[in-house]
Amino acid sequence: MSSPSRAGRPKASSRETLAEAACELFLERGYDATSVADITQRAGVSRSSFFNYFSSKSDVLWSGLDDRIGRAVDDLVAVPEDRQGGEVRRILTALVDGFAPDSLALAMTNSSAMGLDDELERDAALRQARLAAALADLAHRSGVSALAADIVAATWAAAVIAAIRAWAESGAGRGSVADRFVDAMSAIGRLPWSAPTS
Amino acid sequence: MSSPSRAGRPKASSRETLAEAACELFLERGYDATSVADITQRAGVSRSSFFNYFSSKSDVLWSGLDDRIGRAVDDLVAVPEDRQGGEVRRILTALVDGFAPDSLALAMTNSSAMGLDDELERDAALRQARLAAALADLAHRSGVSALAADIVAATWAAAVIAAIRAWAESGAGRGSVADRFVDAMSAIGRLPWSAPTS
DNA sequence: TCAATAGATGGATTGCGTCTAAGAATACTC
DNA sequence: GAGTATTCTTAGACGCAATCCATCTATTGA
Repeated sequence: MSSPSRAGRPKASSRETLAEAACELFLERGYDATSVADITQRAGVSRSSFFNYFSSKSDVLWSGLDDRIGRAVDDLVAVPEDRQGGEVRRILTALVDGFAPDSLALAMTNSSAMGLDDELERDAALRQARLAAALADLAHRSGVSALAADIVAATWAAAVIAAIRAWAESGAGRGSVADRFVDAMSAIGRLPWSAPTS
Repeated sequence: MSSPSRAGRPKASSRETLAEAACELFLERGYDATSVADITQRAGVSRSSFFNYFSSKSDVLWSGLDDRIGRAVDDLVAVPEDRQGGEVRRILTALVDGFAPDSLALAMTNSSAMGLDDELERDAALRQARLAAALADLAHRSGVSALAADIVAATWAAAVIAAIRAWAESGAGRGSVADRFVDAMSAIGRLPWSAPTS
């Protein structure tokens, strides 16, 4: 990305150092009981520096996924209106492909120990919504009504997030997120969509 | 609910008074630029009292929907596993039936003026997720896999939120939220679910 | 008159996230 | 080497949301 030796003061603390300290504390005391000051103190840096690496406390857990969602959103807005069929699947597959977030998986599997159940649910919903918004915009540009676009986009976005959750809860060892996403996509075709209607 | 004249000091400020003051200020200065202190000052009460009526600043806009979602969640957990087909539709229809949230509709139609675009998206996602969690739990109890349950639940929850959004954006005058929800439910049956798969 | 109840209030506290001015460590140039 | 631009760190202050508590005020009913 950047030259190994550029001008200026070298970075003293890395994202990894901070994330590691944060996860330790989350496990020890729980998420809410851990302040940003606690994290930076353990990492040996000042509180101010934390926000040079993460935009918020929860970002420690979610930055990996946020980067991937950001790229997917960029890709989605660039899709031409007439060719969204295969493109969406390709972009979402690229999103999950090779994804293995240490911090997030740790948090998901230890969510109750970290007192994170509510927090994770909340934060996951935000990511799902961000992805869904981009998907809905694409569907809407393709001529789908706003109402239908919101709904179908929510389904696809949920497939991504549900795949990550299923992967994390299965131990994060067996299979990849991409495998789970394939399961999710095939599940969409088999679901009883008429159930609530009947 | 409570007797019209019970013991104790009567309420000096109502939710409506506070909500009205809040919406005025949101329109004048924007949501972020309006502090809770500003709202209570205009309403003529102390800042402390605000949290006797609303649990948070955004709750001013969402308390109406939150109440309805809360009731729907209660109903959903009480549904027996073997009879979820018609029950889900009934409960979700009851959720939207007669819903006409002044504050929320105002905020949605004036979201850009209030500087609320991001905020509304965020908050709507949280409500959608709360509803989706209850729906997924029910589906899961009925034998659907966790992965598939998350996905189908997200679709139904999105139908509710999308119906509200569509209703608000159409001027909030023509038709009811329930009408839009009927549209949403029928849209689910007509959507090209195989699109991302092909 | 006197409790009991329900609400209102001021004030303190915690913690997040933002911002700014100052300082420290590095590379590049002469 | 001396100076300079660049990049990062840091201390400190700020505004605000939200919680908590002790105290005060208004009402009902005995």
